[in-house]
Amino acid sequence: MPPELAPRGVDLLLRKLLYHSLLSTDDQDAIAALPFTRRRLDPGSIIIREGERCDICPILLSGFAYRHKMTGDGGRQIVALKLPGDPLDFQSLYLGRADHTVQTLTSVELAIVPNRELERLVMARPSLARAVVVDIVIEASIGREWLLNIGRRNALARLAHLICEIHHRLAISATSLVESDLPITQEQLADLLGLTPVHINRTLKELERAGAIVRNGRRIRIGDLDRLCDLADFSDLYLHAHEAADDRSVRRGG
Amino acid sequence: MPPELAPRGVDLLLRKLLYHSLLSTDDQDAIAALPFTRRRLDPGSIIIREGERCDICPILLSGFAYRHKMTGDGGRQIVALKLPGDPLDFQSLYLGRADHTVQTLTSVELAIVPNRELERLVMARPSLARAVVVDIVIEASIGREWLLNIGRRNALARLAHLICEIHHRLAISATSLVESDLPITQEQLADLLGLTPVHINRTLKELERAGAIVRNGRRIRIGDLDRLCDLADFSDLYLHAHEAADDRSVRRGG
DNA sequence: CGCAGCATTGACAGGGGTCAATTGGCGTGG
DNA sequence: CCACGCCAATTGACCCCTGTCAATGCTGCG
Repeated sequence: MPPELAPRGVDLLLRKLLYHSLLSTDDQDAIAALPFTRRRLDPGSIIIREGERCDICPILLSGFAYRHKMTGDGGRQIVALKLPGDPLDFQSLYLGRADHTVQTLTSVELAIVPNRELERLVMARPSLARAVVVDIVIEASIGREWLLNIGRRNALARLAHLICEIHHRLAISATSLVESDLPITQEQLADLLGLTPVHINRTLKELERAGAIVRNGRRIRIGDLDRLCDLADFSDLYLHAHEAADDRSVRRGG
Repeated sequence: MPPELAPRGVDLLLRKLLYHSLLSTDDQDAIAALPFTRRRLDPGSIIIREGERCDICPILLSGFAYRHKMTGDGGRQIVALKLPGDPLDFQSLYLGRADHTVQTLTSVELAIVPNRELERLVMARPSLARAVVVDIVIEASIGREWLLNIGRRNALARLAHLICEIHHRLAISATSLVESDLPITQEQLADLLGLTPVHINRTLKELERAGAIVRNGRRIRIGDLDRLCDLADFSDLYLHAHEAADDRSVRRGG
């Protein structure tokens, strides 16, 4: 089992925040000292329900999760995908009622930190408060790219783009999963991309024919990343993956 | 000329922030004392360019603006619409490079606050820091609703939904504009909704036939708000318009 | 009064949706 | 170890919503 599947605690959160923000060892210790409870959940479990208040901050230690919304007539759209290491709902530190539902996609392991504790921490440490907001604005940036993706790209590019994004994001906080299969059904891909399951199926076949992905039964994996990025019109600017590094060079006067 | 078109300074920002957050008169004075320069811009002016750094915080005093992104082959998607009173880019307080372009839609008047000043303010006043982040997460929430709108609603509902949203948002910070015409071309509506100008035209005609909107030449205005909300499957939960009020009653123990 | 840009319209095409039947994978229980 | 059942995946036929292209009309402005 890769280390990401058996994390020591909120360390994964630490790793994710560190990737985007510069934190002192003191800050890092403060995060590592956060009290939390661990919980396992089955696929499809609802973690936060639309319209309700939420006073805990769940952090994804292993497995995938997502935010989704539904139209009045039952259409479902996944509006954010959460990977190992991702905090699931920093937003509830700032807003009372959830405007969407958060649900597990695979079986997951969570670290649950009380909002109260997290609030205490960010009140005391401005650099951590900043790291939390950086995580929030990067998620917003990803949402904007999804708008472009769903609004202006055809099914092939849309699907390729999503797979590229997952690959790049796993490379940040769950490196050992980068080469593994996607644990996502075609129906979930459809909800992620604003398409239908049937059309996802046709498009997966096309991506396979193009050599961009490899499939084996229900398993999907990247075959040729360059080809995939090419088909997807993919640029990783919106992931802001190198923000912290940029900051470092700026502060050095580079 | 309605008062929103001739504001006294950053007061509109104040009004917007106050709507969502509880601020002491002390905080309010601090905002009112922010140094800023005023600038007028023509329609189509670029305020922030994708990929560049930004060290100012523009606040929209009058007029409309938007964020947009483009695909490699020229497809354009507007990913956020900004109305009078809206801060245009709090995000640049937290991220180095803009992941999108910010541009004026109409002729606008801006109040430009140096990020440095804003940073000083929010460092000194946690309640203002919080108000800034609340604005950021509400914009993110709007983005998620747009994902649902573009991903899962047909052209008629999509367009109706956008018009409903503009109406509700104007009611927050630019009340005098609620009853006025929309200053948006059909091409811009297309970029907002992931459709083509031609189809926007057909859909506007359909909305008019349904009695939901009234058109006069290039002018569009709401005819029957209830009908429009109905066609749009609209619920205002995602605007978090009553957060502050909710908080108040919670703190009162209500 | 003429231009430029936006709006409108029609004909046509195609991407993606819908429906329905079939196949295949896989966990469960006998 | 096999049979069963369930759910995901696959496939084909068909259709419709929306895109595309191109011509024409309108409107505000210099």
